[in-house]
Amino acid sequence: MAKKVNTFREYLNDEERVSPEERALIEFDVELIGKLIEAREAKGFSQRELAELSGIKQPAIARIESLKSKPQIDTLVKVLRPLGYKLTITPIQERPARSHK
Amino acid sequence: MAKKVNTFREYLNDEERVSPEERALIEFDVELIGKLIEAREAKGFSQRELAELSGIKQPAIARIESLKSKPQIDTLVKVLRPLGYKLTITPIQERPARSHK
DNA sequence: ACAACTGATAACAAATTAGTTATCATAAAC
DNA sequence: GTTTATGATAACTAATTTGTTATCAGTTGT
Repeated sequence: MAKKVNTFREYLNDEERVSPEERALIEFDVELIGKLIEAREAKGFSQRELAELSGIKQPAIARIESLKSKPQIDTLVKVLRPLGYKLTITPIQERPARSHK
Repeated sequence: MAKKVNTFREYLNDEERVSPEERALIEFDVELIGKLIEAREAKGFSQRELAELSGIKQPAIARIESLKSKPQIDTLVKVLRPLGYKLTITPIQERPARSHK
């Protein structure tokens, strides 16, 4: 019988449901899109206002923010621009090996 | 009669052909994808090798590197991972007002 | 109660991307 | 010269995203 999961986090950490590679991608998405949402709210923009400013329609923004679509980079760039942000390629910082006591 | 252009740069700076917004997007693409290409070559990977490592097919990588497609973010992330890079949202730094002498 | 605004979503068409397979011209290695 | 490897590309299918329009339930303010 399948394990019962109650939270998204539990679901994400269930290896039988989500492979490690998949989880890494999902976690990355959550972090990246989370930043987008925070930036929009920090500016006090509604999705409709951001749609006006970016040229990307409100339903598309809603789909992106709810992780229902994986946007194309130029779409993401257009949405980020009125928020004062851009996309950058940066090195993957190694997770510092936790020193055990 | 249409101006003759000889270089990509001339084309890009011709306001009658490329609007400022469009130019900004293109310049961004060139910079971003340029970094991807540099990273791949720095690792000494061929497109075929990177395809193996990333799970993205070689023709797709070629289309991305030649700016013939605007990849989806998860595609770009998958390609960047074996190169040791990731996508990040960063603030747009203001172009420092050039002090005139 | 009502109006106004919010994010989410349905439904469909149009556009775009990636997968797939094969091939090409070029350059390098032998 | 003949392999061998390279990036680019053609042609087609399948999958996905976005545009478009309309609407929904929930919240906030009056």
